[in-house]
Amino acid sequence: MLKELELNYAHLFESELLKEISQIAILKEVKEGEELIRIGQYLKSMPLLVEGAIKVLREDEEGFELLLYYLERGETCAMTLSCCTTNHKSKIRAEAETDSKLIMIPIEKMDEWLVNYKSWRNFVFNSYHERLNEVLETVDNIAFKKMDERLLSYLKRKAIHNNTNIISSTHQDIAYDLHTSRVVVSRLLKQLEKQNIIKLKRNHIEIIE
Amino acid sequence: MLKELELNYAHLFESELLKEISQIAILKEVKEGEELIRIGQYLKSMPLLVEGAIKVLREDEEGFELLLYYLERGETCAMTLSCCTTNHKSKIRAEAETDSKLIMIPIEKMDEWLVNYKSWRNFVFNSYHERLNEVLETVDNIAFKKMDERLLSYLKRKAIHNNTNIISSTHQDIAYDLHTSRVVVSRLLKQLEKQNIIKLKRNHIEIIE
DNA sequence: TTTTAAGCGTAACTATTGTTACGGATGCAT
DNA sequence: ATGCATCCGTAACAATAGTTACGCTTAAAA
Repeated sequence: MLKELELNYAHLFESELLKEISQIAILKEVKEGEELIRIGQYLKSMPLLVEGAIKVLREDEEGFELLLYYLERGETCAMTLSCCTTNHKSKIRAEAETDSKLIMIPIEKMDEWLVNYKSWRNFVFNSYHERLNEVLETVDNIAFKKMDERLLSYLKRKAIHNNTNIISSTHQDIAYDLHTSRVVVSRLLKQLEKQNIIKLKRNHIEIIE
Repeated sequence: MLKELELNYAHLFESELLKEISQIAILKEVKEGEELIRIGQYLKSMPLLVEGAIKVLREDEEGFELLLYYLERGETCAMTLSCCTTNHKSKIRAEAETDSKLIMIPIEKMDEWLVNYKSWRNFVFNSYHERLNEVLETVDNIAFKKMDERLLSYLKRKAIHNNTNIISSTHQDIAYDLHTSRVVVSRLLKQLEKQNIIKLKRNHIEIIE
């Protein structure tokens, strides 16, 4: 695990902290689609992502959902951090977007490291900053943009985080993430195809550069 | 200032920290409507609110805006914190909702206090937690609810933070905060009046209990 | 008092999004 | 190959939200 850590976090943490982490943390591997965090769950450890991508979603009482953001290697979930340190239930859902590897850090160490390692403080605050900004961008999207723009930026974001121009999703999948209906997605995708921005296939969508 | 501090933050901070704050911080008073933070501004100090209420808004490139949340006494703006510690430009706008008093803490102390005071760490993390959750509630509103619901919850929130059942806003003001048009607001307000939930007057709205 | 500007109500219309319904295409299981 | 379920395209319609336009009311300014 020390190797995984060094590969992704050496530029962020002192070697001493890296050693501490590797002594106490647990490596966790998850398959694509696997659920990592459920709404209402209490969280006891925070994840450092070393491989793959995690999608983080908001859900309302009726089970409708909305994609908030993706996590990439070298990042952690500030929401989890927030729930851990304040001992509140999770208000988001997280699942593996692709096969992923995570380093799980028990929450007890957090406070200690905050005191002892400046790099840890920086990391934690940067995480909050990044996550806040991502959520704000989500706000921008749903508040200021129309569905066609939202759809296109969704496809592009997804392409980046999956590292491919082929989006392997059904229209229904997309509709869930954007909180709209399948018919609307199909309609707007068709428009994008006519504008030569994407190509539609069964079960996947190709983004044209 | 020590008095103001003790009144609002004694239950949060050790007396030693209170003393430190009062030695270095500056008391700032703002009038209703005064702008505290502009988009793009670099921030050098973080505010502790001791009196009044601050409204925090998001703005897009075209100048459209959307209300994110209010700050109350005993709270700080995690966005500001975030921008301070990571030295990024502000991506939000803040203005006084009512006449307010703030204690401005220069950012240099932040890191030091994080190391030395557990109560400061708790305060900072609680602030992040609260602000994240407020933004998420805003996401819920715009993603999952229709304009009539949003309008009503806007009125109720505003009533709470202004501590009165009389909302002194024009329909246009409300339209800006919700990022919709004046006509839509007037239309929906009229509906609410017919349902006996509010009473409409010129320049203000009364919420019926 | 008269004038002016801001605030509000309403109608008529458009645009966007959501819903229902149905049929064809595709791929998988038997 | 046949049957079956999922996926997708499309039409028709409904609901919601945004736009334009205009006139009345009210408060403040001249």
